[in-house]
Amino acid sequence: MGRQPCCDKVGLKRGPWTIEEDHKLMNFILNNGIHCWRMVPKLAGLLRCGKSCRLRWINYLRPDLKRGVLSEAEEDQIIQLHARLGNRWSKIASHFPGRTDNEIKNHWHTRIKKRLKILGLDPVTHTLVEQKRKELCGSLDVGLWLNQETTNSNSQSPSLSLKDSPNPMGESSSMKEDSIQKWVDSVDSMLSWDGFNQLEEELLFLENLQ
DNA sequence: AAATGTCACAACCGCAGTTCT
DNA sequence: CAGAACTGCGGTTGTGACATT
Repeated sequence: MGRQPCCDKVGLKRGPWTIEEDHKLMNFILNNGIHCWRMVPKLAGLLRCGKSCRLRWINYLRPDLKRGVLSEAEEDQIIQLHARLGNRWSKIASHFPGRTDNEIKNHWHTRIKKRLKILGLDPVTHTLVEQKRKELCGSLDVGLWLNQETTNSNSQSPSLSLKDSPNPMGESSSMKEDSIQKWVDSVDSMLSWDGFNQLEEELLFLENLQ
């Protein structure tokens, strides 16, 4: 019943492909096309399993492959797609003709994840991590304080902490903290790569509310 | 110059969904 | 319809190249 096994794995070669193996596989597929991966290694004279041949062809030998490093624009697009699709690398790769899912997956793990971490974003959820959230709260305090400084023409020395700072607007510090927390939460819920670039606009929006 | 650490990428493994007998 | 094989996908590992100590 059923079909024959894909490969018995006995006597099959593993590890990196040699140039001769590449030539054999490429010549066979270019001359015959792909009908059944299980038969490919036998007919091409390779001691590999069909799965290995398929992977080698898709990730390395395909003539339409686009080699070379991904551009920053491509990286940004990957981040946006990842925020939408998650780890569905093949879906993400389908937006980049000539790129493979393996290539994009590798690039994500080696470069983009680091880039996001540096910016204080969680690579999985694409939201701000706690430390960055605190940093931004701190910078927001400075922004609010400087704004107050300009509106009141007051020459007091600025304070970096909202809790410790005077309150010239007559608003309780807990209320202000609450509004900041709401802002941070709203950023968390909407933040994507684009969203991070909109932080300045969010700050202006908050300032206008006062 | 040697040892060690880090990075980038190719390849393998296991699983799930699909196809075939 | 059941069960086995096939295919494709995502996670993980292995390894060579390069950088740092």
